[in-house]
Amino acid sequence: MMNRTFIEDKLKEHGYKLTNQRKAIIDVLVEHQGHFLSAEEIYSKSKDKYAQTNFSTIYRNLEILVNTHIIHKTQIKDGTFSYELVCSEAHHHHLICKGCGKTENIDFCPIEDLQKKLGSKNFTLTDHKFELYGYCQKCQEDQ
Amino acid sequence: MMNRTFIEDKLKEHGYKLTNQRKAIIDVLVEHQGHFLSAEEIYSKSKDKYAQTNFSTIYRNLEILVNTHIIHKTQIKDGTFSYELVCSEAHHHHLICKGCGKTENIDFCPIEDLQKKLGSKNFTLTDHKFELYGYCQKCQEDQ
DNA sequence: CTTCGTGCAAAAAATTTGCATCCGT
DNA sequence: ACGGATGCAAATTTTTTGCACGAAG
Repeated sequence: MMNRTFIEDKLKEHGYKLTNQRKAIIDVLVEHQGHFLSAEEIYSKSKDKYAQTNFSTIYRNLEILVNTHIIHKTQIKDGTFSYELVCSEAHHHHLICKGCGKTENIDFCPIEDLQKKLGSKNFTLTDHKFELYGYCQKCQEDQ
Repeated sequence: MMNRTFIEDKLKEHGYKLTNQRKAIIDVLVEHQGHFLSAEEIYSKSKDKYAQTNFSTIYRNLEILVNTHIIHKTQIKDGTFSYELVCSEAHHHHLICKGCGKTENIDFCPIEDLQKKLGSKNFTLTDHKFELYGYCQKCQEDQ
């Protein structure tokens, strides 16, 4: 699930063409399932697969992938966005180390509990963000 | 709690001077407790109080206020940061309407539940973000 | 009077856009 | 062949920085 072929088909359904640049980007995202990548990282890793790839192409495609709900966009480090495949595994959230920036997945999700409490509110939830910041063992020792 | 005087004293403790620009910024933040403001909004509202205020001054002071834990910085809309007084009321999170951008406070916080489950992990939590996106009643009707 | 803060203008960093050309289908 | 996709360079947007001057304690 959420492998190359699945994503490529999904793009085709939406009328997008399969260019080499696009395939490279998808490959990179699939190979890093469950981890956030910055546009910068996606750019350089895509170039390794298909040298002729431009930064604007990366951004344009990331936007398409967000709009077709193939990837998720969030902001983990200050000032840049990070991207990750949707449902790459089960739905999960992240522990984010403020020292080294490493992220770790956690499968706890508070959203059902919340929905119980929210019940009556006239608000349709579509999306949520739950991110945990702190220091991993190594970074804490270094302090 | 978290009124002008409290904040000003806290800044003085840290050796910061009380300039008119700084007072204007603090006033703006206090008057909008419980709501996120962008740097842009803080800038223009501060100028209403004290005309001689510059954008770099805003950013420099917001950074100081973040470092002294007087305000919180997060990213609600794409591409810009939003700021809000810490503990302006009790600790809370937000419902954020993707239509009109309005935010609503909710007092549910999943962090204790999480800590139970996390227990054994070698990770020291310092901070967390829990943000809920969707559409408020009005924006949903408009669709 | 000393140190910290500010304004200004310019730089940086991240992302977006216009346009001519190229490539998938 | 057509329409979407790309590369390039330039523009935008948001935030940061250097430096000389001004104001707070």
